[in-house]
Amino acid sequence: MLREANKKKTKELIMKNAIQLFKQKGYQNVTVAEITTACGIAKGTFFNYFQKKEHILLYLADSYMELLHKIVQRNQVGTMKEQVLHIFRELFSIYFKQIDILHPAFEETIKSAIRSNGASGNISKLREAICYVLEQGMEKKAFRSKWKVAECADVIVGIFLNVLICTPLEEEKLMKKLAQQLEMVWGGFIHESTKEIS
Amino acid sequence: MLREANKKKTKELIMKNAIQLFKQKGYQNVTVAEITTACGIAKGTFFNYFQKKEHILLYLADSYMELLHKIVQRNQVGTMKEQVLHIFRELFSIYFKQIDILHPAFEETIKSAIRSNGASGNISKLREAICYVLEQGMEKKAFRSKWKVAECADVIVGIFLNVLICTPLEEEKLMKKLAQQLEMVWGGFIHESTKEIS
DNA sequence: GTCAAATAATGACTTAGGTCATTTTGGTGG
DNA sequence: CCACCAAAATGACCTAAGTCATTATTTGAC
Repeated sequence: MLREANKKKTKELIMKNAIQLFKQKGYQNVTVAEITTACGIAKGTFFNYFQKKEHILLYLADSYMELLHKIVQRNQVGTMKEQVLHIFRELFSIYFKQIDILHPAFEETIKSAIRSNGASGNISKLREAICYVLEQGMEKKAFRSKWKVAECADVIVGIFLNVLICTPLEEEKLMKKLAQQLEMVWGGFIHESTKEIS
Repeated sequence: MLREANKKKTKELIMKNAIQLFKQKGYQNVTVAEITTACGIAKGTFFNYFQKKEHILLYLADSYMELLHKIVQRNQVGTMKEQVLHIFRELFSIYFKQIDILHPAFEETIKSAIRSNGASGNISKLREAICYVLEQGMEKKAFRSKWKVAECADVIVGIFLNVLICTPLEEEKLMKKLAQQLEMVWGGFIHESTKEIS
């Protein structure tokens, strides 16, 4: 099937040139026409491969999220907290290497999550990865909780989103915040001696 | 100052007509030209008041967030958890009344938070409101925690964001999820009998 | 009231994303 | 090798956001 091969080649060609241009000029300053010219194809062809200009970012983010499986598999030592943190650390190290591209990609990822209500896309992949890690932990008796793993994963994803959305993008700061907030939810807010009053 | 008054009137005129059109046809299907025609002004005038079409959504979300102060003040009974939940319930009841408008507005709110790294905008207002509530609680000894209130507020905002981003938009489901996740972070993930192993 | 400076309104114009009818190309059967 | 069909490429075209030089309005000073 020559056709299939060509399609794959063209898609990769578009991705390659697009990423290069995004790195040079920033996502917002690159037009679809520029990308296609760089590829030596017609503008319309771009839209045979990506419905919207932004979809190229989702596709990119997707390809990085594929790495999650490897990250999760490779990393099965330490406490649950450490394992979760490790996943985030690995994600960030990818993120920060290409921050000029992945920052707009993050925006698109969230937009897409909102539109699908988190039912699909990268954020749900992240949630699933965390679920998997926690489940492994429960099986190995390294983690026990009165809550379902899916519910714990939800809270952890929330922490991740909030930190990414609301923290200046410096790797160390992000990791510190994440580590602390994980610590907080692991042990809970309430100080032992507290008595809630009505 | 006639000039000031006119500006205010024009801005309100634009908002009023824009909201009405958004309700009728949905944000995406309303053009700036339509809005200005409805207002009886020139298209260019719109951009004297809002830098981009989307900014009208931010302004709208902003005006709703102003209500936070009232909500927080009016509601100083119950446990901290209940008070926080109450804030969310009030926000949602506003949100759901105008969901077709506020959904795109929420997207813009997040985008803007990402760009300012959470330093300004509606999400930081929400965080501050929660901080305020928790601080009140600490003063009244209704809430004690080994964590700083700002850190607790961060986690709570994370829960809020994740739930709004990733849950199908039904008021009851959202509130249930929020209530549960607040419960979780209040008490912590870990079951007493758990021992973390290395 | 008149004039000049500051501010606001205007709409023709530019730009870029996205569409689609048409053309070209790859694949298949005779 | 040709004929034919399905799928992919094409680029003229359309639409809508956003710009900006020009025009109109408000204001304050005299």
